[in-house]
Amino acid sequence: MKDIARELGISVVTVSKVLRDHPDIGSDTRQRVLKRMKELNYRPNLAARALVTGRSSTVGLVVPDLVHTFFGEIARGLSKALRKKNYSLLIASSEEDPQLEQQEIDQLLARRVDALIVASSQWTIETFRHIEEQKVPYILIDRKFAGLSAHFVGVDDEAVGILATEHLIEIGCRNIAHIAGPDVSTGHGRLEGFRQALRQRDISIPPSNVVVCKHGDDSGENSGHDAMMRLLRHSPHPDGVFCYNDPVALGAMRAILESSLRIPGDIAIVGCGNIVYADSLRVPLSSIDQQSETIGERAGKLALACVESKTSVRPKKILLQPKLVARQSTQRKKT
Amino acid sequence: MKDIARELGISVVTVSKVLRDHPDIGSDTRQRVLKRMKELNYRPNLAARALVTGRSSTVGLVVPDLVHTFFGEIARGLSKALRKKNYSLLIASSEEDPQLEQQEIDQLLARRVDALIVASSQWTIETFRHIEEQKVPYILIDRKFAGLSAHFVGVDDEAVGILATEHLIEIGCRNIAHIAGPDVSTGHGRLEGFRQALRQRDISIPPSNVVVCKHGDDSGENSGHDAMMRLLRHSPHPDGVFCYNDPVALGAMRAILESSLRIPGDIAIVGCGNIVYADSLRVPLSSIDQQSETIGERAGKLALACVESKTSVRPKKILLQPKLVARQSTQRKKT
DNA sequence: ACTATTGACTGTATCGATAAAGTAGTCCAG
DNA sequence: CTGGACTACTTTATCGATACAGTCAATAGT
Repeated sequence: MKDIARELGISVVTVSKVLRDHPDIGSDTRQRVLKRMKELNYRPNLAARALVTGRSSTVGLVVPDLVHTFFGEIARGLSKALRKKNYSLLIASSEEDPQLEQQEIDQLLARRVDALIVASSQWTIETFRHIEEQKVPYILIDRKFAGLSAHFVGVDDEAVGILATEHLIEIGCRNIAHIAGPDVSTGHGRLEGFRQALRQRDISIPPSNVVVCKHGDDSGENSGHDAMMRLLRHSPHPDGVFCYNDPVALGAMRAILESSLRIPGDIAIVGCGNIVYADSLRVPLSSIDQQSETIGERAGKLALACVESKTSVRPKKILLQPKLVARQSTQRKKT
Repeated sequence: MKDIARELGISVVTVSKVLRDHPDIGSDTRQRVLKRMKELNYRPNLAARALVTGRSSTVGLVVPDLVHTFFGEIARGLSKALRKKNYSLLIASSEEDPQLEQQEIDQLLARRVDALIVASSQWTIETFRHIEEQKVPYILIDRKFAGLSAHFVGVDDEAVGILATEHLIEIGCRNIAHIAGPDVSTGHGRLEGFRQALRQRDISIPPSNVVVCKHGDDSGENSGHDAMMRLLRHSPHPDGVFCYNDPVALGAMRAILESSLRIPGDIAIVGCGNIVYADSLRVPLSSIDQQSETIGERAGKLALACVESKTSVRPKKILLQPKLVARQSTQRKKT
């Protein structure tokens, strides 16, 4: 590779400049160099470049669960955005474990990623102070943190709650329940939206109609099942349930069917996330679409923007609007 | 960081050695260095290390589709295996496009990944020759190539076909059909297994009972639907169908239900992949489990083994045994 | 007592690029 | 014909580590 320089009787710097389309190169020389590069199938060593430029052309993504299609879609959108600029994607999974997440983030920082995109399962904001110290721009997705003025891309969770709840009201449910998610922003927002929608329509429900299920994404199905069983213990049972997310909704539906109740006849269900398979389920699941792929794409663009601009970008919150996708699990005549 | 050396009045080399647990360091010095590292929150620059050692502690993974949970599970297993050794995972998605795959692989090679793990959607083996030239060890997963003596980790596809088909036979199906996958090793193997199982039981079927659907993972659902419609045109329609994979099976089931036929009453269905949601489907889907997470884990271990050993490892084929998971879509009394 | 061996370090070159500053020619204006 | 502005290169220093080959003192062996 310095071979190229030697062979053509020019300096390595000249070769390097050709590589980067630097202006001050004669078109004659440029052609010769390019030709030889092709022949030798030469690729620049990005580690060396990263060392001297201080930038790795790499973005890190940390998610709690690689298997949940929600994050798969985000990764796809992100990867699409990065590909255009020849950035690569380092992915790490935290398995919903804050400790592990911390560790993975450190690892990514040591690799000098140019930006970090995190769907955090953290409880504190300490980790993020840590990132800030390293001056690496980072973007939160899906879950945000109060008191942290950071970039954020995600869906408007309150709107999610409102949308879902109003839908249940519209199809005639009056004894509405909510299986709430874990104690993070998405959980809070959706619960808040739920409450707000009920207030607005002057519908009141017993406090026991809100149950919390601990594990959101990971083993959502099981905890959704448990939570629904708790709801069913009360009589009369709810006639409509808004579930924190789709895996939870799956569990809830299983609990309902096992109890010989019908969906949506006895109980209507709305989930959130609009998983790919929603259409093919035992009862096709009405769900709130979070535009996951768009989240990834926007986050990617934002990350690149942060990297390009020398000056640190003012924290930006991108709130995407959720959309209701009604399917059979809420298909019911109005009462 | 050379600051550390200066402050403590020792050479950078010594510091570097502490970093890597090199033996010839006094325990006294080691303690002092470690202490100072903690205080400064120092992290070595991995780009620099990669440059001089020629190893990046990074493994590349190329998959056709990030959203398909099959690959999500592989990524999880892989990530688990790599984490132990502090390797990181660069993921690229080829979106089922051979051209794009080629490009992404080049990108990963330029980044000097220590090993490459590929679930290829390639038609030719040219790309792999290319990788070999760079002397980067690579491991094929899921899909293999005839005439390429490379490492491979995946399920025994013939066994998959046999397992699925015998199951259909056992529950009483006689007019069995197969919706075959694309023209890659997984498709061939499963078809071959299908044929073999039928031969062994002396069951013969009309050639029209094997239909091919082009897109496997990507838009499997739609092409599965199309394929099933083609099967239904013949009379009598098949009484059992083995589908290339689960997305295809979902499409097929939709086609069947739309035609007012029952599953498994009129037609039994077996898929392959055992997707996470198989249990919650309209008709819970019997499927062949491919042990995807194990695939990822084994591939990861193998990759690390290749990297560690200086001498190139003899190509290894790891064939995992598939397992049948019977659910409602094949629950039927024997005839 | 004198060479060997070991332990704990240090010095220097190098990995493969890029940044910044310098050096020739060339070309034209005044 | 002289000096500034270009163009097309080249030189040198550097990024942050690691590899390799010493150095030097202390202990050990015979």
